[in-house]
Amino acid sequence: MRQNIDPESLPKAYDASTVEDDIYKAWEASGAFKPQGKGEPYCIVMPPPNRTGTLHMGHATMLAIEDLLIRFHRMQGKRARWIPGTDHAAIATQVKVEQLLIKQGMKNPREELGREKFLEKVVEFAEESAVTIRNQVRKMGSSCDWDDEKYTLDEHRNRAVNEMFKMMYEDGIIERGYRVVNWDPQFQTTLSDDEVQSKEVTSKLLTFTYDKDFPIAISTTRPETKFGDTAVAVHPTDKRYKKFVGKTYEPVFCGKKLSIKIIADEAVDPEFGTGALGVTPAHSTIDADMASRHGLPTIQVIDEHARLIESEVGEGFGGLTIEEARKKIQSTLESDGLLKSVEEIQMNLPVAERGGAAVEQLPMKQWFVRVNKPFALRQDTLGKWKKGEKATLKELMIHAVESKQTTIVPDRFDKTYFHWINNLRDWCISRQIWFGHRIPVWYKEDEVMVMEKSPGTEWEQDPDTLDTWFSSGLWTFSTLGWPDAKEWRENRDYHPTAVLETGYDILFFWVARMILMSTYAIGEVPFKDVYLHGLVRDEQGRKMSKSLGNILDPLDLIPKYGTDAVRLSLVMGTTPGLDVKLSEEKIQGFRNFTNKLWNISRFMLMQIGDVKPSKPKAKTLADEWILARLAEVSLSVTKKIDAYQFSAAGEELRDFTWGDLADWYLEIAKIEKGKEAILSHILETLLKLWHPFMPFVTEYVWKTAGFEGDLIVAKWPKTIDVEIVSSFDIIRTLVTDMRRLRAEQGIEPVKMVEFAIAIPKDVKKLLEENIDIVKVLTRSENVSFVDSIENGWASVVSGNATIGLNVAGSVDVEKEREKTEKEIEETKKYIASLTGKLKNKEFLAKAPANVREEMETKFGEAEAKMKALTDRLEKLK
RNA sequence: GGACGGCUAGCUCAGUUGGUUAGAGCGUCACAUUGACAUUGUGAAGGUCAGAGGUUCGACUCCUCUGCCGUCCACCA
Repeated sequence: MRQNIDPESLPKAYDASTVEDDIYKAWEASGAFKPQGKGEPYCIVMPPPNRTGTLHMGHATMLAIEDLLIRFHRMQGKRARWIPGTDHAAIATQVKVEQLLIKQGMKNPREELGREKFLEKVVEFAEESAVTIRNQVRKMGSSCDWDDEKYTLDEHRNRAVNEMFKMMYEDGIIERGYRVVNWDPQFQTTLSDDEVQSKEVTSKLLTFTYDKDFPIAISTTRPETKFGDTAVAVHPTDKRYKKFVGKTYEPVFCGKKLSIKIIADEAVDPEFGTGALGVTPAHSTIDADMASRHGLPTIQVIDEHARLIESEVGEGFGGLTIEEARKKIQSTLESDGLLKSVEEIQMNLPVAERGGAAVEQLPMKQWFVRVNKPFALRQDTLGKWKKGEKATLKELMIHAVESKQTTIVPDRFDKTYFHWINNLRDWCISRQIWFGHRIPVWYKEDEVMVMEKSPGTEWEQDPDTLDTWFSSGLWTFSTLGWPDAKEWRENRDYHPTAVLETGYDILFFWVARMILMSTYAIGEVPFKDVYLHGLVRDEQGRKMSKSLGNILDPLDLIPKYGTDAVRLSLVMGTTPGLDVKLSEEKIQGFRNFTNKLWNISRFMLMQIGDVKPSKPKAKTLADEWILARLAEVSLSVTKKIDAYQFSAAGEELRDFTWGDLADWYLEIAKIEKGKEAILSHILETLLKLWHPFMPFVTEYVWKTAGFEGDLIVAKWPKTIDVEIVSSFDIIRTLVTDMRRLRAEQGIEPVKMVEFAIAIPKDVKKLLEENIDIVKVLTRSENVSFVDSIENGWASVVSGNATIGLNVAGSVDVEKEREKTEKEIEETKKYIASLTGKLKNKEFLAKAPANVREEMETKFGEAEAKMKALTDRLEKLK
């Protein structure tokens, strides 16, 4: 679709806001976002943004990188498939809606509305969020296939969840059990270990005995739980308490008779407090572990509302809140003379990630995924286990990464991953919230059935839902049709997906669980690579948050600077796994670059006229140089993107575009004519190389120029290894020097034109005659280039000249002499260091040959330079 | 308590198997500018690569220790 626009009439500044939406629409309509052809599959499943509102900079980073990868691989002829989607985010969304409803005046929305009505509200909100998110993802230029969009809570994903639950239940790795779990009293639900965070608080550490007759004092910051103590534990080697171990006491603690066994356990630190620990199996996972080792009973004393249970505590304590109970116990102990000491200590209080309420540990009947239990594998797995052999989920998760079937970038996160897995406990997957996948389990008195639909009227479904990560764990293969046999077979070759690109903050939450689910269910890893990007922070390195008011919103920035600039600012100057500091200034810099590229293109189009078929032939040295550089850069950029070095790739491209092409070659092209084919070729290649980074401006120029088809599906440049014509770089030095000469010392360009024309043979002589002081370093006399120089710009004809010119004027002899002397000193030092090295026998013996050669070359250069400098100094005197 | 990361120019950061005068962008300063681009060009100044040891012919790069900043995990009841 040649647009036949006169390049001269194109606006001088690129205005992203007027073109991006149309370009996106055209791409989408053309079907370019769908996998095409028969190439190698390349699949990325988008980490689904939570349907809790809008996207932030983290999402923008994710989209920029994934789109870069997808476009890059699509242009290389692969069947690039990028599956978009959103996450219902269970608790997060429910909490959000609940808070909204409270803001609107409801006191207790769930009670007032009931399950069905409340869920309607949540679904409505989630739908609205999805619409917003889709638009934002589009705004970022994401080339994902919208017909392929998935939702973690849609009908198909629900089937996958149910199927997975059923399989795991049958294999005995999903189990219902009465165990100590994290309980959020505010939202009345269990939480996984990952949803619990810690907050540093000052707390009172009480040291006391249960009653007068009890022989051992214990310390605690949670006296209210002590009604549930069933043991006191000491370290096995602790001599102070050895005589008590094994005995059972029945002290009366604050009005309740306890039964306390004295046990010895390695987990006790004899140095802390009194060296004795009151064991509360119901309200501490550590104590619960200890209790199971010693066969101790569990007595729950705190209920789901974080109040003391009347029947299990001393008289007058029932129904008290934790705070109230704590105070009352302290005063009771004090008046009974049992309190030994009260100490203020710093400790970490577990709080809920959402809502921030203090998390209680309570024993409850919940569903768990057992990570340490061996089960018979359903298929050959990870090339290590055969079908029917036994393994644990932990073993699968470890082997996936250890065997490098999944590679984490950057690799230092391997360690973190292994550490996390090794300390992983069984995963509590049931949640007492309403929004999510309902647990597919039905009860009839003592009978339990796992199935999707009701087995009969007398059966009742488990009221709970599943942890949101249970469904997102299936994301790579549930989006590809699993468990539907036919659909899965059709999409099979997209799995394992190519790469999972996400923030390092959810390595555990999500990445590990995807590996768990995928290796378990289908025996292969979910993705070949994991690329972890850093978190986006403000310019001072702080987290972006509403309270700090330092949030940069992609939706504000895009209209202002253009999507391409925003994308570049998130990709450039970043390293995987390291946080990114972002400022508007940085984005502005890339907006400037977008404009530079626009003007480069505009200028090239003016030179070219109509775009030419891409068969460039170098006629001059400059042509050879720029084409060689272009080939070199193409190869290098390709390699770097393949190695996930996006920033380095972008920087190299920018340096080439700005530093080599715009500042040099295009200037030369103003003088040397007949470069249409080469310019056309360079523009075409350049647009392709930039396209994954800045899709909009490149596509816009592509169309404007009249290149065939759409850039989004154009073929990635061929990459070949080339040798650079280095003499051009030396000529660059020459020209730079001449320009400086002219600028600083007012020497007329006419003289330069004269000598330039006089080159090849007598260059040295002429220069010396026409300019006061000239030093010419010539390594080869075979010089034949430069036909004219205008206004300081050299035009170069041909040949493989290797000439270095160091030109100096003579306006201020004194100053020039000082400068030369200084330079001589520095060069002397340099030569000395090189000499030392070259005479060093050990260096000669041990250094590799290429290093030695390089040193010798440098030595030669340095000596020549030295000679030139001393010559110059001589003249200056 | 355990682990990980950062410390390189005024600022933001590169520096991929150790190779010898350490790079970029922004900022600063000087100069240029009828030119595709003032969203420009040329150049300059600016670094004991956090500190101390060690390995090596050679260390920003590898090892040990220390300091400061940050993150994660586990938590002592």
